[in-house]
Amino acid sequence: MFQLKDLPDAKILQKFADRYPQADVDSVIQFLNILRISSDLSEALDGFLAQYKLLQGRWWVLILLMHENNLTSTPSELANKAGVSRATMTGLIDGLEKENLVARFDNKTDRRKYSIRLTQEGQTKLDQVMPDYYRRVKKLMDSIPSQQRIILLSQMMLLKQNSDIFN
Amino acid sequence: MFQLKDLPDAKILQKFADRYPQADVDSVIQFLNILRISSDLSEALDGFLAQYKLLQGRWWVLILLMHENNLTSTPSELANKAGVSRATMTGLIDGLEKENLVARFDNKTDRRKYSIRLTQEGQTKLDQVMPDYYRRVKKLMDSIPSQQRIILLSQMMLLKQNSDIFN
DNA sequence: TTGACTTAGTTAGCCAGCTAACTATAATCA
DNA sequence: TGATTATAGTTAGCTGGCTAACTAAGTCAA
Repeated sequence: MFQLKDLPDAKILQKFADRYPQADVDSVIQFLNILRISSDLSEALDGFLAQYKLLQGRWWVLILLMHENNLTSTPSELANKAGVSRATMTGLIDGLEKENLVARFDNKTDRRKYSIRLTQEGQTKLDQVMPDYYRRVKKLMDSIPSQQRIILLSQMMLLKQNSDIFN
Repeated sequence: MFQLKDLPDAKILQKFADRYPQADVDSVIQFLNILRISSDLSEALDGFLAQYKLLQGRWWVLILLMHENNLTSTPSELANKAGVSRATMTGLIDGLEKENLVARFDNKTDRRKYSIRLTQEGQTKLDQVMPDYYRRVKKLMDSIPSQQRIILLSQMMLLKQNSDIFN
């Protein structure tokens, strides 16, 4: 929902502020813009991956598998590392398996588990997308001077540390 | 998928950099962290709204309706303002209608349309959540000094302006 | 006025997140 | 050993994004 085309402008926020005097218009605008711009960036990344017929969720799984020395992991492990539920990971793996980018193998030491391995096709896909991805991320981030990027990060970290304000 | 629990650390990124020499480790870490932290903030907002039995998507629709002078709009108009497809808006309105937070009315001048109106219950819900929401957003944003917040925003805007790098 | 086009809304089906409930298997402890 | 508990994976059903295809209704131009 943070594809909000038009964030509420100051005028409408003022109307809300009349009913809700707690409202600090500036902070709300800044907060919404941060979420909105990040959502835009994520959407741009989606579009980029789509050029390679990849989706963000599945792409991460491929990357996580490439992290492994033998290109192999298990659904739970991948779910943990990706920070998604095991149920979600089942779906992601199903999709990747259909496209032959990963393969399932029985795990002989623990029959509850499956091994998930990056296929040659999966590796080839990564070899196609990653150089282009890195090139573009660098170009994007270079639009902010290096020192300011560090400050930007530290300010975002500040927000993260205070995100328990919503609890 | 940007709930990534552990962003790839410098060591793993270095492994990737060996295979993909285009990789600029710093820029990738910064890029991923921005997306990740925003995702965390959005999740925190979700959790906050859940305390009021609201979901982000539906909550925005209520707010958009309250923007209207007569608390009334149409699905297409709401879809445009929220930046989602008409199909998605149908689903959001269905959910809100089930909870009696909005109501559908026939539109007499154009029989293709429906009027969607914020109910008294919907207004009451907003009156419960919004003061708390504004209070917390202010508290969150106040964790960054006012001047730096402006810089933060302008840097995010810079990224947004350059997001076509992914096209 | 009629035919073509446009617009409004819904439905179906895909992707990706979630929780809850389930089965199978492994581990632990009494 | 046997019962309990924990873990792995899947499934079902919810939310909320999307596109494509469809119906109904309005618009407009020949």
